[in-house]
Amino acid sequence: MPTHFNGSRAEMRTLDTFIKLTRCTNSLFSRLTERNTLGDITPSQFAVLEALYHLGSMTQGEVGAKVLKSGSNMTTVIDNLERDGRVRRERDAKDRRVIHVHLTEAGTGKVEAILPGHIAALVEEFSVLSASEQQSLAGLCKKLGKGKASK
Amino acid sequence: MPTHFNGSRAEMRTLDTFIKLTRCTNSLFSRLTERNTLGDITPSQFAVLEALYHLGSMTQGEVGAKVLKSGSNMTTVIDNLERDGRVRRERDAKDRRVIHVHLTEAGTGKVEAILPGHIAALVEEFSVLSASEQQSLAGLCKKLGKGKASK
DNA sequence: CGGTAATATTTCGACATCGAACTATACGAT
DNA sequence: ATCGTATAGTTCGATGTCGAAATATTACCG
Repeated sequence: MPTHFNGSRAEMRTLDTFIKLTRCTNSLFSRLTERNTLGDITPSQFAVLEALYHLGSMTQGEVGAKVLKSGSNMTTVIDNLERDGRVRRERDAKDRRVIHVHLTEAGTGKVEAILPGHIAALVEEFSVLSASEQQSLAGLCKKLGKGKASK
Repeated sequence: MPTHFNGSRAEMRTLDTFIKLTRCTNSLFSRLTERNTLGDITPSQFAVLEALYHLGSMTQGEVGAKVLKSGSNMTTVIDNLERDGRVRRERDAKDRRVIHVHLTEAGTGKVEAILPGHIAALVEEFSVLSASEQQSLAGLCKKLGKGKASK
């Protein structure tokens, strides 16, 4: 688009795609944030609660793997969730290194209160794309997200 | 995909697309980070430098608009860039509220040192998609990123 | 058994990020 | 000119985010 960069055709195409992908994700997320469907919890906190809700109690490390965040980050986010009474930590009896994270009743209630509106917001945002366009986007994202098997 | 959530067909499709889009972007960015093509600057700093490089000197607010970040965030990122001598702040003579941000020589050099490797990394990452797939992805992202004109 | 390696989590320091409150400056209407 | 509003940046407090180093605990190996 409007840069004074002179690259090969492939480079320009890739750059253009990358920029549009990045901007798309960014602006989609800011629009979702503006809707305020999450109430008083943060997106990160919601991601953790949702994972626990859909997949059940997990190790702290497993939660991090699910939401694609680092271990130290999990410590922080789960600290805040615990402080606010949405999750409970429980040390494993056998292997005392691991910590199991459970939703509390308040946590479960929070997810159930938020989920419908959250999904409705997503459906509305994605309604600019037809069903087949959405599937096409999903397929392309899946491919790109996986990356090259090797290296 | 694998949740015990029972929504309508449209909801499931949207959710699936949203998850794949999110994961795609996340893992793409972590792979790019792992490649370490940016050296000692952060992605946010690179975004600012690149904007200044391609579009020329801008107001601090304009930079924020380009990289889609808040004003207070721009203060922080530009503070760090200024501290490291990559950009220079200059108060406007006529309207003393505004600050113009310029690349220094070091800043320009930094961009030029980074750009080729960065682009090469992008091209390689995106090579899992054919040219037409990339264009298709770009088009879908553009549509989704823009959102509904109204509302 | 004892020592080394691996694993799970926490701590720490740096950076990013936001919104709200604040400061300084400009502008418009009277 | 002046008052009120709008605009550009900054400051502040909270949260998220990472990687490296530290801690605690378990596993493995000779």
